[in-house]
Amino acid sequence: MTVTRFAPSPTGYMHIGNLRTALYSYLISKHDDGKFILRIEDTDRERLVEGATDIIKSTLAITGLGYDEGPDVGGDHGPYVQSERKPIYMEYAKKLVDAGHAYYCFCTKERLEELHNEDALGGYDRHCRNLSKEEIEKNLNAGVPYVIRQKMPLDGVTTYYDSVFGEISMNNSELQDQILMKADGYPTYNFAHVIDDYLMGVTHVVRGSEYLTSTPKYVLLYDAFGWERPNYVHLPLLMGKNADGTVSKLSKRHGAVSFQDLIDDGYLPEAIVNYIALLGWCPKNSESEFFTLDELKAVFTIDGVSKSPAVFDFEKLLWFNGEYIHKLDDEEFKMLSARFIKTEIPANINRNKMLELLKTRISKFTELDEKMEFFITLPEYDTELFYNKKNKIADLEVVKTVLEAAKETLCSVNSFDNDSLFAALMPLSEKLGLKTGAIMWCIRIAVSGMAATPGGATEIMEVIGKEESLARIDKALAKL
RNA sequence: GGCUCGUUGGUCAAGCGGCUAAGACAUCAGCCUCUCACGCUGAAAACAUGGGUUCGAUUCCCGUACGAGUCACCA
Repeated sequence: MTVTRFAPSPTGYMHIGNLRTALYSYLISKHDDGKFILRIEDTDRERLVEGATDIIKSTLAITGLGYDEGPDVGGDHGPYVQSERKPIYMEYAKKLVDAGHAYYCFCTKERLEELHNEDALGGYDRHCRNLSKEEIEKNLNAGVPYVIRQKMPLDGVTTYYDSVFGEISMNNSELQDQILMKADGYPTYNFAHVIDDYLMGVTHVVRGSEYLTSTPKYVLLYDAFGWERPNYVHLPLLMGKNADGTVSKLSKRHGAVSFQDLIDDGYLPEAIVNYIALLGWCPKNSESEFFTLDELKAVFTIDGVSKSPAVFDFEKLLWFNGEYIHKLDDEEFKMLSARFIKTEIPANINRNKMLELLKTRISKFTELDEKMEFFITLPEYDTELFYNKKNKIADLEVVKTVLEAAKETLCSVNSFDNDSLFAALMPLSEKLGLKTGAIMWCIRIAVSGMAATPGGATEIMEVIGKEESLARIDKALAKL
């Protein structure tokens, strides 16, 4: 059975690249009806951020990435929070020491810093690699702080196979004797994730490609324990475009890059998921780019994952979001809008009708307030606006005639809905010898004060009501 | 700097030795229309580079350039 996991550190917000890793990891297991595990990697006690785990959980819940095992869900391989598994790691580390694959290191931080100063990229000099048994015992008994390091082979080559990148080989001489257990008794990521992945039965390790070159060290750990290596699936990085045109790893300076930022900015979770699914992965022979999570489960395969980094394109996300919003049914749209509309809406406004007009004309919910403004207050505008080449309106006297006739007609219209209004106004066209477009243009400008509006003249009047419509026409007349 | 990986239009990308090199976003033009949006139609726009291999390379190999990642008691 395919078992994957998402193993974030609770160090802050849910980065969009992280979410994509979670998505792919989820999809890989679910494509095979496998299991998806959530594991919290909180071994760095200094970087812990309170509430971060809740953000992770709620993001997975909102996006629909349900996990079969994890904290608060349980499972046969718990606990699923690394800090609660602390004793396990030391036990395995000692096994490694006994087997000669790891060793105690008593070097002080100061000494390591000095090493660093001499050669910034040199790494550890393996000073404690060959301490005598007696010396180790002595230090241990004296309570000298220690770490446990992995004993790397000094020569040879380590090779592993990655499902996306293929065969990766590293000279063992490149590998540092990395720290497995820290002085505070907690394991490092390098050690903990290997132990946990093995113990939890993870078959596919899915993570960002920043781990591509450290994986040989992990593979060596599996080998040392005599465990079967998992499948590795390294994902291409997500990049952001910088102001100067260059790209770099997607980060805060590229804008809203946490899931919560995007939600707050008016994006729909479905649209976000759909878009990031396509960033670094492409379906085999598919004509559509639209996928629900269930559809993704069905079509997602590792061989569609790309090797090259992908630039996060807010424009395209915005387009996706617009498409998702337009497809919402009216009730849903109204509900979701309510969360974003900050403007007080006066009684004369037909809220439902207004939202209907806006729905197909926004790409994200935060555009709502600005776009609805003119319904509520007539903007200041210049009579210049009435001129219109296409409708051959080059004379304000014509506008005046139209508005006066419209006013008269509108006074006697009782049901101010789009169809009635349109029916009532149509005859003016013949009466005044003008095209419908010309009539409506004049009215729309008068009633909106804007060159471009969501909806036409009659729709706008339906939204703002009879009294306000007539008042706005009067105001226009006064300008002419 | 060493090591590892990558490189198809502005962006996401298909392609897996022979094609007029798909498609989507963005851009531009036209149509539709009560303005806008939607929709429809069309346009412009790409195989980083030099060598091989081959009858034939975007596709395979090597070099170069460029980019990214990594070299922590962070993950």
